[in-house]
Amino acid sequence: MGRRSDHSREELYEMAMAEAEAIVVEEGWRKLTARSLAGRMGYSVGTLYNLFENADDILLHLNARTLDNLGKHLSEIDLSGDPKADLKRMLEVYLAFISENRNLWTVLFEHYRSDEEPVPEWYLECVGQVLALLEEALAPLFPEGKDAEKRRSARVLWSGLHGICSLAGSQKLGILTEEPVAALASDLINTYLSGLQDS
Amino acid sequence: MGRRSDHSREELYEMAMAEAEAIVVEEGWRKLTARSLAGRMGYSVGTLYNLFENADDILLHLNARTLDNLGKHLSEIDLSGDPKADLKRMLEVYLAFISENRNLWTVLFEHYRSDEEPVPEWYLECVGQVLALLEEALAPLFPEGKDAEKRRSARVLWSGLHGICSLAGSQKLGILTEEPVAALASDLINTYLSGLQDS
DNA sequence: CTCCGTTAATGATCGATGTTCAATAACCGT
DNA sequence: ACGGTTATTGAACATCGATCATTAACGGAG
Repeated sequence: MGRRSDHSREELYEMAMAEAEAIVVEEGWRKLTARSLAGRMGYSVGTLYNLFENADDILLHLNARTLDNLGKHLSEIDLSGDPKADLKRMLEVYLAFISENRNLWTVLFEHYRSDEEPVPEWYLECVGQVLALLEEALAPLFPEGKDAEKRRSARVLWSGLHGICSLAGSQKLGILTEEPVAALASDLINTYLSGLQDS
Repeated sequence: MGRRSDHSREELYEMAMAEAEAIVVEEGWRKLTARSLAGRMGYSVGTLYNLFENADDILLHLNARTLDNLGKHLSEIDLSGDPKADLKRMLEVYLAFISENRNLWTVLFEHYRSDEEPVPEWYLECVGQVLALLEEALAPLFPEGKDAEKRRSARVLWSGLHGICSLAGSQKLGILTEEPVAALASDLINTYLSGLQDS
């Protein structure tokens, strides 16, 4: 079979992302293979390799989509100006999001690309958008001009939450239920922010 | 070929771990396959599956070995009783260890088993040993009877460091050089411990 | 020593994966 | 109507984890 042009390149991309998301949600990300995805799209594997560099690339795009989605949820929060309260609210949204999208979020934790080539710029911007929201909530704690410190704190908190959810989610901390995750995350925010207010 | 008994079961296990470690150090953990490992051991793949449940199991044992190794390094530190100073010293050892064993540590970050069956008990004890060292350093900050809070703080710090090193190491934080990793980790410890001293 | 049940070791084999690329056929400007 | 361009295909290749009937060394019993 030759050229079909049933869908534009953009439509194909959207189909691929939608079906990839569906596969991950329904069956977990290990079931997301070139053949399974192409099959659900009604196209062949070759077409996939026309859209994406390789299998890693597909997961990277999917992760960017998930991050974007989280960003939308987080940006709907209107900040009160009290960093502790605002960050706790963001934590709630964050935990709710990764709970409602467990399989999609698992990809973010468990997918590492081969470190030969660097993470592309557009992906880092997706992370940056979420970090920017954190910085905004932290802003009242930092005087004008202390942007570097603010950036750093946002990254520490983001990485910390990531670590907690990653280790706890993979049962590598000796934790059984889900409640302790919230407790650990809440403690991180509480204590870290208390520490910020001192110095 | 039939039974050889050139090596006891324990010798085979030790050979497997040593060669697995060598492969990971020299070529990265994606090159650690059943065939490559069996080849270097001078045995066949079948023998490997006699020693380990599956490929995941091999990586799990290797990770336990790496954790044990880190534990040895950390336990050589004699604590001063000043939590902040002690934890900073532990951070130095920790960062030096994962820097000198980058490829082995990468397995800890990037290897997730299929979550069908739980992480075995003996592995959680390996993590527990490291966490115990953290708790010991934190002890002066907690009055007698506040063991639960101490446990929680140790886990928050461990997870936090894990998250920072994981995200930074995989270039997912928009960080270029290596220095910022130490800066972020140091900031986490500093600020979190300051927060502990308040409340 | 001989015999034979037990057990370690093998490697061909299976199914599934990512990836490639020559062949094909629809598209579109001339 | 033609032909160059381009999208699409899917068979083919290499490699992976995993299995299991086969083989042969071991070691206790007689």
